[in-house]
Amino acid sequence: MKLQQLKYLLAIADNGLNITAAAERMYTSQPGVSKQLKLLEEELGMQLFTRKGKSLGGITAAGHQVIERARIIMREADNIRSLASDYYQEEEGSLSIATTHTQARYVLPDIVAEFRKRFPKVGLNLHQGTSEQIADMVAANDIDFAIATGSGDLFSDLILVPSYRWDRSIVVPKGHELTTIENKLTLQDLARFPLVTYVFSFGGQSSLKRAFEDEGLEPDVVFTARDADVIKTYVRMGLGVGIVASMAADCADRKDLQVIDAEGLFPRSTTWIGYRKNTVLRRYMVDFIQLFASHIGPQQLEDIRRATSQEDIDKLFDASKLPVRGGCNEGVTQAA
Amino acid sequence: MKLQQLKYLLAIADNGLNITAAAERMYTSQPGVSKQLKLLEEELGMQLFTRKGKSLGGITAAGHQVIERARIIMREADNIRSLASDYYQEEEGSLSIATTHTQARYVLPDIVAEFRKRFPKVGLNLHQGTSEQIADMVAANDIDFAIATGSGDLFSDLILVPSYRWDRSIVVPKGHELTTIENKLTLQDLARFPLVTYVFSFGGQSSLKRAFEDEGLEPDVVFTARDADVIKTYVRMGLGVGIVASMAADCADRKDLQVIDAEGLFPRSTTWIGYRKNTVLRRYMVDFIQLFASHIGPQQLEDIRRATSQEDIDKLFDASKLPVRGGCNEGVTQAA
DNA sequence: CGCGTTTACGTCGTTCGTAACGATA
DNA sequence: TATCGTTACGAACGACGTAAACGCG
Repeated sequence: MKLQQLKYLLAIADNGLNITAAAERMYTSQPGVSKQLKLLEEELGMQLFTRKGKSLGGITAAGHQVIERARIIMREADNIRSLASDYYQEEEGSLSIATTHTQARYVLPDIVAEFRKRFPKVGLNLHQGTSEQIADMVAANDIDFAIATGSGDLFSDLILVPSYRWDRSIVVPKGHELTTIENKLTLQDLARFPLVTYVFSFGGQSSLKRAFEDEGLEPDVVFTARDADVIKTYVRMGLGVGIVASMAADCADRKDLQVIDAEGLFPRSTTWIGYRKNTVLRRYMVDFIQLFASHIGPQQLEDIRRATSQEDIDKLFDASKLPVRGGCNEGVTQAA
Repeated sequence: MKLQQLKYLLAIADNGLNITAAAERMYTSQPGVSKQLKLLEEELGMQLFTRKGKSLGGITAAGHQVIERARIIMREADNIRSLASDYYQEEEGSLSIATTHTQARYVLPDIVAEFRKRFPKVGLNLHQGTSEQIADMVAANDIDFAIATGSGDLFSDLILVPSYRWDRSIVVPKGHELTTIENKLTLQDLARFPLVTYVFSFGGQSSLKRAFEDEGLEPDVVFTARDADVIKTYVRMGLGVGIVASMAADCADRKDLQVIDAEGLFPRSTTWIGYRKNTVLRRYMVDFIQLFASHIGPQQLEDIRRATSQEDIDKLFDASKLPVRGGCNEGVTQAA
């Protein structure tokens, strides 16, 4: 059994049981991969794949088990390489991050800029997608960090580090009726208007909807979008009142939009950064986490490393002590 | 990085940093091992060992981390091989068991006999030792199963499967004063005599001593031994009253000793069988567990596999439902 | 006949063991 | 000088790539 054989095995399994595709992905010849698979099966004395004629038809029951173990082996081999690169003080490498629009557009730019300054030689890959797409990317093993908000149900094999909390902001065209309300803005006020807001990922927070329902209100959501820019566009068109993450209400918008801080109207959301369990974090990865989750220090990461379950980790972080991230601080109308 | 290099690395680490010894253990030449270590260090770009002149002086901090990962890799590689052998319906292999005297002498013989009948081609290695010695053998990785009684503190990296419970028996020379007591035997009765019993492993059950103390009694232990045979020998000599595991009071002893069942006098002890976490159990290993712990079926093992902590496992087994193992059933005087 | 896999074979790099050398206590 | 590790070198092995054959739709 060779590491290379296990690598090929995984490549085949991850490329639709197509040996040719696997070979291309490994930058090697197809017969080589084919032969190594055969040698591995020979050595183990078992079929790892079922054959349809000459092609591979499926994975045998035992094959699944072997693949599972092989993944662990390759992961630990990667970990050893990470340890080595880090030890050698190398600050080269790559960092692939999958995240949602809000983070990519409004939160990460500053962080990425700082990160690039510190680690100019680290190649950064940002991938934007919905929670489901992020989960797929995580499953495909192409991702170092996933950043998202809300439930971690889709990400059971990641360590989720709660990073910051945020509130929502109401955006309306300048001079909108809502801006004339003198008292604290209420959900009742909001419910009188057509609303434009996010389409939430499956399984994600209907926390917004629930907030209305808890007060016996039926919000009139006339449009949902995946990102705040689209929402703001429609708000500008007068389609309705926008509800966006506060981070998305940036100063540039204040020219033609009025932003009302909705802190307290809706429950706060928590955004986390997640990485695969049992992986060694390169030094620059640790730095990135600290940039993103400013309350995390070496001690916290050590505590996380020791934790045995996600619940343990959540317990480590008193939600009320997480940093709260807002948007632009100029010209915000306070709801409270 | 090759599996072989990692294997050599571990061999060096496990042989006192002596490359020559490691090479012998691996049945290969010393220069080969030396070279592979060098190649590995070269590839990783780091020193895994500190050098004292030409000899290896110690393991670097990073080296420890790499070794830890390498162990995982080798363990999973072994697991893959186990899966394969099992899949191929091979019933060859070897099974190394470390256990205490009581188990080896009184409990395992029947089980081993049955096991050998079922799996004549599996090589059996039994190693007897104290709890500490067993823990050492476990740490040295030479052992498939550890069998012992009481606290699992020494065995934190094993899965401990509670297997059966047992009571103690009192052994005295025939016609001893204790045998003339008509009522149920009490601790008070026992405390009147000099006692001969086990020397308990460090951290192990002083449950016997505690039983006396709980009644405000100070037992007069005149002799402690590591095994029941020695105890019985001294009982025969009239040195005192023996307290042994009921399994150790076998029929052959009844010729010249009187055995009094002490069920209820002392708390029941639980004996477990343990195997290393994250290891695949060969089919014959599963069978052995089932022979030893008769209440364990495939479903139980599946439940155990799924459990994430030892507490989870302990919860799976209602102690009151574990089988109770006694000794010889002929001519036992009931204490109750 | 196209797609994908296996077989065949020549080349090249790697591993291994023996033997000789070097360093350390 | 005994012990242990490294260097040197030739033989054997194994991996890889090209080319060709095979099987299946």
